[in-house]
Order: sequence, then C-alpha cells, then structure tokens
Amino acid sequence: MASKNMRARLPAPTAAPGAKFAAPAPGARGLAARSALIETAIRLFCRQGINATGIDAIINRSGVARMTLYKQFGSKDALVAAVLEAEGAAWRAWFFARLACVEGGPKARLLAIFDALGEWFARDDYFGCALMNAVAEYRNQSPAVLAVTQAHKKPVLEYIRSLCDAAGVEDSATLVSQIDLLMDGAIVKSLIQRDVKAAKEARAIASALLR
Amino acid sequence: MASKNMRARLPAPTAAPGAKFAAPAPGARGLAARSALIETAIRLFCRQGINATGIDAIINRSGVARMTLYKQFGSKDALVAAVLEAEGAAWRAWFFARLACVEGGPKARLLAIFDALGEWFARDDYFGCALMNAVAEYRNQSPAVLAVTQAHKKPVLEYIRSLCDAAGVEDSATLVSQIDLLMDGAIVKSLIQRDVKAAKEARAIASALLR
DNA sequence: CAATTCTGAGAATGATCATTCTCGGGTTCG
DNA sequence: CGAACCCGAGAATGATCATTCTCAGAATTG
Repeated sequence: MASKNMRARLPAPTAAPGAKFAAPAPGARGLAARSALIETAIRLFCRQGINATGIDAIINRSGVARMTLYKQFGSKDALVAAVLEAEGAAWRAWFFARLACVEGGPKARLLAIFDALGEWFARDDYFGCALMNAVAEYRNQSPAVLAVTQAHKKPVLEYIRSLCDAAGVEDSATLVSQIDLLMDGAIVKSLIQRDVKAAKEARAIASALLR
Repeated sequence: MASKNMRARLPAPTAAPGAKFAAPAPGARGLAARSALIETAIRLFCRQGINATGIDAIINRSGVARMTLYKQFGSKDALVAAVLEAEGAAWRAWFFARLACVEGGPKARLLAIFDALGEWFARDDYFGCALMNAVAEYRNQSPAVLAVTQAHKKPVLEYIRSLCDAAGVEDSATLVSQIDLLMDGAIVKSLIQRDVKAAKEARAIASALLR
C-alpha cells in the first residue's frame, strides 16, 4: 500500500462524544485509523486466532469507527491480508536488523538465525508465527493467505542464500532449503512444547550441516 | 478451547468405568452415532478448520441427530477433543504399521520415518497434521488441545527413541528431539509450500545426523 | 395390551458474526 | 451565511453460531 505519511497518531481509545481532533491534514485521520486498526488486529489475531476475533473486538479496542474500517479495507478478509502483510514486514525488519549486528563472518550469521529465533520464542507474547498460524487455521485453503506467506518467506530465504554464498557453501540452494525447514520446525516445536530450546536444537543441526 | 456460548448445563451421564470420555452408557446405536460423528467431523475439521466448521455441517453430513451429538459428547469442545484423539490414534496406527514393515535395521527404520511422511504429504487429502493445526488455530491457548497433542507425540517419540537405542546411538534423547524437530518442520513446510520434497530434505538432514 | 420411558427431528433461543443503512453533526466552498 | 458534501457513531440486517426445548412416535416394560 502507498504509505507516504507514516506519522502514527493514535486516536484516544473510547473517545468521549464531543472530543475531536484539532485540525488534521487531509488523509492523516484515515492513515491513523489504518495504523490503529492493524495494530489492534495484529494483537488480537495473534492472541486468539483470526476466526475467533470478531470485527466488534477490533472496533472496540482500537477506538475506530466500524464504517472507517470498511472504508479503509472493504472487508475482514482484506483486513486480514493487510494485517498479515504488516506483521510479516515487521518481523522481517526485526530479523534482518537482528542479524545485521552479528559479529563474525557469514557462517556466524547463519547460526545467529537460531539465536534470534530463541529470543523470539522467549518473548511472553510469542504465539508462533502469525503467517504460519494463519495458513494452518485456513488449512491452506486461502490463496490470499498463502500468497502473503510465500511473499514473506521469499526475501528471508534470499537473504539466507546470500549468507550461504558468502560463506562459500557449494550447494547453497539445498542448504537454504534445509535451514528453512529447521526454522519452521523450531517455530512449531517451540509453540507446541512451549520450549525455548527448540532454537538451540535447530542451531545444533544447522551447525552440523555447515560442515 | 474457548467456547463462545457458555450456557452449559451438564446432564448427569452414566459414565462407563474406564471410558475415555464422559458418555452415556454406550449402546450399539450410540457407538455407531459416535463413529459417524467423529468420522464426519475429522473430515470437516481437517478440510476447513475447527472454528470454521459448524455443528450444523457435522449434523447434516453425518445424518446423526443434533440431540444425539450433545448426548454423546456434551459440547462441541468435547467433540473436538474426541476427534483430535481419534485422528491422532489413527495416524499413529498408520505410522507404526508403516514402519513395522521396513526391511533393514533400526537405522533404516529411522530414515523410513521420512519416507512415510513423504507418502503422507502426497495424499490428495493432506491438510497438514490435524493436531498441529488445532494448536495453531487456538494459538496454543487451549489446554485441552495441547494435552491431546502432547499425549499423541509421546508414544511416537518413545518409539523413535527405541529405534535410536537399538541403533546404538550414544545420545538418543538428543537425536529423538532432533528428529522430532525435523518431522515438525517437514509437516509444516510441505503444507505451506505444497511441496512433497520437504520429506526428502528432512530425510537427508536426518541421514547426516545419523553419522 | 397398556403404561412408561426413551429417542430424536425440528423448532426455538439468544448470542455473535460480518456487513450495510441512517442520519445528525462537522467540513468545505461559493 | 447557506447549500452541498463527507464522515462516522450507532442501529439495523440477516446469516450463522452453539445449545436447549418440545413433543410425537419408537422402544421397553409390566
């Protein structure tokens, strides 16, 4: 989506009737509403699932009018797509930034992937990968959700591939695919077993593969 | 498993001693109804998700009366638990039988795990692991679903552990955990990418770990 | 066969779902 | 200032949700 003005200005939650904004620039209110809706929806979708989260809950907790939601997104499905895209982008930004500040060569960075995952799993608001959860919730029957998820994975895997190439790996395509599988496995296992050390296990396997 | 309509009024069921679920005295008709309900519910839950499947759909497609469902299970949540348990049991039966007829030693059997997964992924009615999907759908917020899933994994991992021990693996606990992670990763990756070869990738990794 | 219990198909219930409508109040512009 | 316009808060809509109620008929029992 075209995002020119990104000033996130949260409206007052449960605004009292009569309390209005000062004089916002045209379009600012709409963008602020979008941000508030996406932020609220991310939290609720991650916590309790997409199907289990109603529009009313998003409306009430974001303080945005119902009509505004439908003006901005058109439908719940479109909101879901926007939310998943935003969550994926935020995750990638965090992931790349986390790896960018790793000391050492590309091999160290490849292994640091799983250190990053371990820190993610340890967060108290960890409910698994929002995109993978959405795919599972829809039983992979939603082309839109699948497309967003694959579009999310693509740059991640490309970055990993660049690390493999820099590390002088002979068959980098295979290793990328293997690391992808290890990441998926760690994410799922940590969710099912509520066990942070799935990241360490995946790291050990990756370390063995790197020889 | 958070029910939305919580107006629960439990009837006093004459539970049979040793029965897995609180059910009225099981007669032949009741058991046939249970089977039909579970079979229909498995198919629908796997195909379109638990939250997205209404009681009406299960009723209509199974030909069982609504009252019979509630007499047999008491609530949708209880039906979900029974369905997941039945699906897990069926999967384990298939899995163990599939590995039992593998020629060669325990190492060959360990690798055959991933051949079995590959055959599973290739089925046209493959929608991922019903239990893992349920955990993801509830965002691991349902203790009942989590308990069923962990109870399902336990005998699977114990069997794998016995194979590791028979193969003379020094640290079998670690290898079991690693194979578990590889299985989870392959299951998820095959679902997201609609790619059967995730099983072969996991097999290759396991093969590397077995040395 | 008569009296009683049990079953279940279908309607009823009330909550919640996503989506749309209404219309009063604010903004814009001539 | 006044007319035309836009926005959004809340009500309305109609579908569907899980669960319960009703009551005619089947099954069981004396």
